[in-house]
Amino acid sequence: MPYTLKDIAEKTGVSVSTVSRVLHDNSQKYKISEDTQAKVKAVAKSFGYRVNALARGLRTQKTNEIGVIVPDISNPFFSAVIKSVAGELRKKNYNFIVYDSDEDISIERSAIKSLLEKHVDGLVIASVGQDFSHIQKIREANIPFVMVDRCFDDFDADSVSVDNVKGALLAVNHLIKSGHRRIAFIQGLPGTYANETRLEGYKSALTSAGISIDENLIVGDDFRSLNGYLETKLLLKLSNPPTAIFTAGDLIALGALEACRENNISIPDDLSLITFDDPVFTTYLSPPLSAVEQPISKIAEMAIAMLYRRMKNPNDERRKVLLEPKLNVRGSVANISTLAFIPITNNNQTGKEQINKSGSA
Amino acid sequence: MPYTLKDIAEKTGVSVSTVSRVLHDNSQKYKISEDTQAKVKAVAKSFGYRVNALARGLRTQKTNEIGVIVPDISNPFFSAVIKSVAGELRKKNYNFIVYDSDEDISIERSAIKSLLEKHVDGLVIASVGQDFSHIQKIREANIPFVMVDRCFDDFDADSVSVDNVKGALLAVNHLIKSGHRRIAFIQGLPGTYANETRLEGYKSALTSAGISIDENLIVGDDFRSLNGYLETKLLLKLSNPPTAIFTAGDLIALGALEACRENNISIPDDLSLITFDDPVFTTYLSPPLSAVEQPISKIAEMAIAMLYRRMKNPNDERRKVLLEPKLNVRGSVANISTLAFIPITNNNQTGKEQINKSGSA
DNA sequence: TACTTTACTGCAAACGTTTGCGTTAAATAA
DNA sequence: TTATTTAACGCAAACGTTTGCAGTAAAGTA
Repeated sequence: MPYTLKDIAEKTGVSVSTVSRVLHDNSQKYKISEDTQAKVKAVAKSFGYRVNALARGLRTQKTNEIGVIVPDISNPFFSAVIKSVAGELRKKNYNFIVYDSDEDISIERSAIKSLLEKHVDGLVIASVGQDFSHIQKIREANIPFVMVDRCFDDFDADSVSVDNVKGALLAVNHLIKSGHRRIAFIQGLPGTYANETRLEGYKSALTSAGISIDENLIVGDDFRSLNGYLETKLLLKLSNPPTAIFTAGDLIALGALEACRENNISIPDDLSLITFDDPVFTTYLSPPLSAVEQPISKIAEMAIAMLYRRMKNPNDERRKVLLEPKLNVRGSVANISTLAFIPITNNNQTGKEQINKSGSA
Repeated sequence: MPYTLKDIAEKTGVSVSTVSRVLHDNSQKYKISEDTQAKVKAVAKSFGYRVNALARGLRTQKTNEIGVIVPDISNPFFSAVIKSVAGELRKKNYNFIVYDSDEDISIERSAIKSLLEKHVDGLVIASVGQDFSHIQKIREANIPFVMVDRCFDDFDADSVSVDNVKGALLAVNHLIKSGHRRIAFIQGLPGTYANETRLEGYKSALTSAGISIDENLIVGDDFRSLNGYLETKLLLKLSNPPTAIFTAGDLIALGALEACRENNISIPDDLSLITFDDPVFTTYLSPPLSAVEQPISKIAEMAIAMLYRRMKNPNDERRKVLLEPKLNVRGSVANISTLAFIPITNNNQTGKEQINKSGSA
């Protein structure tokens, strides 16, 4: 039973329309007198009037809300994306609604359903799956959307992500230059865009270096830390174990670290480790983790910018944008090219090959 | 221009009411014949009908949505809380809308305004501020809410948080037992519930141990990592620096670690460190960080449970619930009680004093 | 036969806005 | 004076639902 325009109208003796116009900045367009404006505003204030967004949305067919769906809100990468998106949207006076699909496509499906029912004005999606039939529905519903981080090669949609292939190339090439030849890759969820592209970069780096691909060194099946933990344990059991591991995501790397710690494997002395993603705490790890950094705030800004264009011009050509990754060389990769044992401190010499190309492609 | 009940009604030749009843499980109550049911459902499916949540909410005065407001979505603690809350709500078929107030009370204020305008059915708030006038408005609007993590002593509201005083006591007592007497406290945002209660625990631990409180050792002013970094640098400059630091939150601890690394201060040999909060990566830090863990999923479950009770019984007595913290002793605190230098491995002896009382109070 | 129940469906109001159009009275123009 | 503009506001429809209340025809009961 909040106060409504009608209540204010009755109290002030003007019509509902007039109250509406006063309260929502159409006073000059409809030339409402200063007198009534003051009267209406006073009553509205004393009533603590708040517009009913449902009624307004119903009438105007516009909600001023953007829906955001991510696979895992507790993943530092996605929470950083959300944070940036939130900032961008706030600037433009949009609200947003976040859904966590929990890496589950059926939850993602129902999240999309909910958001469409709510009639959001736009959608930002980091999709979990290999299947995009539910994404199609968004297009059919005629609501603008943009995909981030995870997109589909064979689905024509606005999307923005880091250049995963290049990122993986940077990481694996760094390992190769440091003398590694047996390099394992712990995957994320197979079939997802992020995973397949990173895998592609991994393979491509190896083959260009003339290293044959050993399928036994490509393991794992999701982006969580437990996956990294288990697969690392298994890799260490191999008769001919890898000298380096490249993990597809930060949580996987954490799991790998845990496994190493438990097995008394010292990084980088016994095993080198490098990972995709570069959350805030990598530098505090022991040792600081070498990692491929994604330009998170650029991704968010670009996503919102593209969403805006799409909202303005629904029929523009659709674009897939790739942003440049950056390799941060720290202390978790040993140079084994010349000697078996090299003091850790020497490692910093490789710091000079740090690559820093930021900017968009 | 999505399809509406009216479209379906026209296509099938029945009334809008009938369509509504068929499509939303009131068929048996209104005894709709199997025939019409089938007909309506078929057409609805072929149209890809989706209910308009705005219209429904307007009509029923119920949105099935819960609003959630946190100060910083990228803080691992809060993203974990959100994740748990999301799971709980999903079980009960509620949707939820997250807002990030960015530790800014004016954003928090406008978030509350938005959520009230949207007519959410309930609210979960981790408030940033010292002021609760805007929270009062939620009560005036008569919508159920519960405060988590950060609540107000002098504001009677449902709330659930960890027992901060006890948590701080656990941490500081552990330091004291390890022989420390000069113990610094790097605060979070002064005036907030979390900070003041942790400060209280800190002081209380010192005084019970007969250690006088040195105001020079109580520093800092927010929960971010930069704060920890700066204050640690300053503490190290003191003519009589502390032997141990207790930080009010995980990000502060990260900042402290960074400062120590830069100054070549070895933890725990040169300085002991212990912190409130225990995010997933503490165990991978160098050294693994001793920390006070909050029962995050219990907090979330309890919050939602309380919210439910409040929604059922709006006039129940209000409760403030405190959950038990847990001290996780790891490797970042040195025992200096007997000797100046003790091998790190000895430290694990203190492991037996690990306290693990879970459950609610 | 007459009356009551039952199965099934429709009418229409209501939720709180926004907005095109119309209306009135005063001001201005011719 | 009359015609036209302008300032200020109200009417009423529309957005898409839900739901209490009627209403009708058939079936059951006495």
